[in-house]
Amino acid sequence: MLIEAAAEVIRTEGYAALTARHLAEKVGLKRQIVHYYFRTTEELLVNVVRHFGDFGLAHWKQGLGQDPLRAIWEMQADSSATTFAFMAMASHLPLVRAEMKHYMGEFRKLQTEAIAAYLKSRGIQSAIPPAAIAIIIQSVSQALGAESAIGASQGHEETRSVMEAMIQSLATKGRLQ
Amino acid sequence: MLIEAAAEVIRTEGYAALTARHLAEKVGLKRQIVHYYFRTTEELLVNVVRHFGDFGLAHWKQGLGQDPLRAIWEMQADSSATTFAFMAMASHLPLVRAEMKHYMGEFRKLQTEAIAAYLKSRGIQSAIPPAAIAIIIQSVSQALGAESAIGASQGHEETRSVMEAMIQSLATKGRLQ
DNA sequence: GTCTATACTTCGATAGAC
DNA sequence: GTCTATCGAAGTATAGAC
Repeated sequence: MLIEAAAEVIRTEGYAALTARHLAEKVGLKRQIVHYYFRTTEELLVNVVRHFGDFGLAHWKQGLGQDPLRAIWEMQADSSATTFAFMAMASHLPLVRAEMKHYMGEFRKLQTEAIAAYLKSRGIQSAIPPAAIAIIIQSVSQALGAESAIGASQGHEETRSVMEAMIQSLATKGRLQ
Repeated sequence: MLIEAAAEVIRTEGYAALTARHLAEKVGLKRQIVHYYFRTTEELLVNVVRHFGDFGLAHWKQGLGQDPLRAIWEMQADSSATTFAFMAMASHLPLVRAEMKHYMGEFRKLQTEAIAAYLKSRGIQSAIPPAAIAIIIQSVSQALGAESAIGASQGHEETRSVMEAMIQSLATKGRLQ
């Protein structure tokens, strides 16, 4: 319950707002309870990352199967926001960074393998390495999400069109265009 | 001096670490001095964004001229980190968000115009709208930077190769490949 | 497992001397 | 413009009762 609430706070208010007091309020308990379960705040954060990392891995494991290119491209906005917030934390908290590095590696591995299998199953010889495909699609998807979150969506429509054409092209011809 | 120091703190330690105390320490003064110049912390943050926004705009204005595609692609790591940290702040602080939205719009406009002019000067009819080119190149560049910052660089080499080929292709043929 | 009580630190912000 | 002094609020964390 604490972990779920913590992730919610991080995603919606930023990790600067994640304090024992605020968190306990969310679950209707006293703030000391946080220290009962997690001695320090960083320990809590590490567990939050682990929880969502494991959840995300399980989720991707089945979600990537059908059409990994689209699955990465259409990553849910709140997943994207959570990842963004976690990255921001990871930049400054060593223990969180180590966890994020681990999960990012696993995600990328899953994505890469799924794309490779997908292309192979369609009999496509791709000119672009699967890992690069994963990174490019995910990068643009997340950037659009992050910009939208602050209300800046200049050029987004055109970009979406280009990316969808690119995905279509990759899925049928194995190259960008 | 305070604004410069504040940006430094935000970039290297995260905006959660930006307190009057910490900031004053950096410039060798007492913490109350921060409130003398900026009544509230958010007011300080807004000014930090404005300072770097204006600086960035001036910088891009001349930096984009020669070869805007490469200029966006090779955005300095610390500029990228600053932007990332500012975006994280903007997600949760309304006044900062408004500023970031403004500057993002201006940046994008500059980039788009520079790319359009660049392609035109080379006599290239681009199949991809300049705004989409800007977004895609910048998205991947920043994502690679963010991932590198936490030590995850799986697939980065391949991605760099693909992107450089893509940039080359856009600059010579106006399409992705 | 959750509470009360407590200690100590740090934070934002203001008032007023120089 | 920078300092000292001060406030109340919020932060982390621990100890101990139930």
